Amino acid sequence: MSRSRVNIRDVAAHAGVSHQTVSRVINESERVSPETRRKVQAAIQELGFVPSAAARSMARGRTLIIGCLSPNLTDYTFASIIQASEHQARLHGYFMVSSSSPEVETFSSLINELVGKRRVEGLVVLNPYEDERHNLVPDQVPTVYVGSRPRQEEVDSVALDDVGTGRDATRYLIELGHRNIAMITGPMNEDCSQDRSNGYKEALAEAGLQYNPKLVGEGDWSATSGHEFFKELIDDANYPSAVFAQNDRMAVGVIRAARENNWKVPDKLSVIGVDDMPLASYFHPPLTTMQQDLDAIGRKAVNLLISSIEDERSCCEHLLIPSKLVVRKSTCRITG
Amino acid sequence: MSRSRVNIRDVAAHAGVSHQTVSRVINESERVSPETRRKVQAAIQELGFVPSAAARSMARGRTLIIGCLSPNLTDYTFASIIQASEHQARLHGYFMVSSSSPEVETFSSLINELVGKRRVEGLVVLNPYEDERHNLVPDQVPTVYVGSRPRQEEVDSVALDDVGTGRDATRYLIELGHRNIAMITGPMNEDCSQDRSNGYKEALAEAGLQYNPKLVGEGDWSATSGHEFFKELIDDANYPSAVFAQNDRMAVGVIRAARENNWKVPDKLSVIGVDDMPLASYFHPPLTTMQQDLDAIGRKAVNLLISSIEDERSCCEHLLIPSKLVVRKSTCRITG
DNA sequence: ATGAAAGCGCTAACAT
DNA sequence: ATGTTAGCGCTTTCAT
Repeated sequence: MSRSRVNIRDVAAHAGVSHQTVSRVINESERVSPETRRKVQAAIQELGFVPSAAARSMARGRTLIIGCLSPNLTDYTFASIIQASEHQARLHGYFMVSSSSPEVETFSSLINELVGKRRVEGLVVLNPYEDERHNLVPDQVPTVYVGSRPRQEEVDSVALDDVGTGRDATRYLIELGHRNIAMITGPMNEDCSQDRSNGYKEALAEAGLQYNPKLVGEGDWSATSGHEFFKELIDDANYPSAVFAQNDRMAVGVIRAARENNWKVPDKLSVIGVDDMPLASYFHPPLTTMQQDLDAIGRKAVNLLISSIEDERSCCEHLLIPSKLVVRKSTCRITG
Repeated sequence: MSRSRVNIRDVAAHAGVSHQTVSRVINESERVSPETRRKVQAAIQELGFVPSAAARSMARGRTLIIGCLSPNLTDYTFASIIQASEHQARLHGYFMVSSSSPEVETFSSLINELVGKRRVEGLVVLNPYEDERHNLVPDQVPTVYVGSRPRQEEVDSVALDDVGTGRDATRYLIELGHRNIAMITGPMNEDCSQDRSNGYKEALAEAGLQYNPKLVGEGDWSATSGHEFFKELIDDANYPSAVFAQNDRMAVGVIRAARENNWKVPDKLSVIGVDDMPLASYFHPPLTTMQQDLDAIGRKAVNLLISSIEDERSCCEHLLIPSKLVVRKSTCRITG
């Protein structure tokens, strides 16, 4: 252990073979006699040899790293997808560099570094349509979009079945007897907000209910925006008996606004969210919500990505992951 | 763009210089005449040359990647520290591979891959004392422990000032007039649980209050464990008027148990948590808590790590980050 | 089944 | 200030 590090030639010398044979052994090539293999493996053990990833990347032109670009790493939905992706990547022998890029400039410089310098072999991009970032993704590099509806571009994608989610949430409220159902959406430039809204409209239509724009507002996913939305709505004469909030945080905001106005939830107002965020069952009342399978989303995104890296599969699968209604206490059958 | 990729020699040929000169230009070496530099840069532009990170790693023996090992990527505290670390790393020109290792076996294989194959130049390890994982960290590699009290090992560390946090939380309850103060801890094998407990005891002692083991229970950070803890406690004749929960999730569990028993919070029971998790202000009642500066923790951890990678600084700084009391509605002055 | 030679794309050491 | 020569540690031909 005097010099910097034992390399493949040290092992070769120690085992009395060529460095090439050592390479064959560590790469589990067939063409090595059991005898030689044994000798080499012994030498590897004795010297504590571990091949250098950089040298291997250099020689093979492959880094075994994928990049994951997300607006942030802290939102529960992002973090869960990232965790599942990372785990799945590792099962396939890849590492994952996850970076947050709240702004498009950050995103751009990340693309330059990761793709330009060939640090990564592929990209998982969360919320590509949040802003103009999708335009910055080079189309030579294998990529999967997560959380977006397929658009003109030819990129694999995985997303929650947002239309289905909006429809099922709204249907559920309708089944409970609600007729006046408000909705607070996410930012309408995001696909999922549009699709959840579309699902809401579908459910309304199939029940023969009128879509009423006055009952619909745009939020920004924050609890505060849910709170504001409902504070304004409450003054309206034709107030709703139920709210479909496009995520749990806004649902919580709505509930707070209702309580501040002495509306009991769910007795006077039913509220349903989307996500099933941590502690959703610990709010007051425990939240009824459409649960996302974030693990499946992350897992499938990476499977898609790796298959496109390794199999040269021709482009464009679009996966939709269904959500699941979780009934708790923030909704109930309409009374009176 | 016919062949695989333009390299430094292509650029050299195009600019009519040696590849070495190109190397000097892209490495911003001084020793290039403005004239030559300009020519080379033009060639780089024209050919769209971007240096390969792998080749550079190979030649320099540096990957500019650091690893971050965390029990998971989804807990709000971990995710926030990871996000801050990753951001800070990037400011220094490093990328970060963040991996979740719920089990020690996963941790072990990650160490082999990341450190053994020299993929990373250093390690940020979150919760190293959660189990035996700290024994698996090789001491040749620059490492920072996050969320642990310095022990025998000589490793840099950054952590919340857990003693101070426990003390301040308890002091605050005492100032409000509470005398019977219960506590639910995290798992007692974790340093931070021990230290927060020590802070609690200190505050009790300085107020001349008796430490009562019957009022103390061990949780696992989950809301459920807080709930269970308080359900049992409630039967006790000598019940408390306040609870110090060592994190917000357990605090929320305690509050639920109290409400189920028709104890009003904060009127009959004050509850304080630690973290200031997302939506802490949206629970019922809004949570009083000791807010962690998770950004500072992540940032300082990476600064420490990079200084130890680059400056060959001799080991062992131990940073403590203070927490901040955030008063909301789950605590109040004792009545009667 | 094994070895020799060449090269991956860059940087570093040593010329000039 | 620039070019030449060697590697970095591995994989990949191509021989044998």
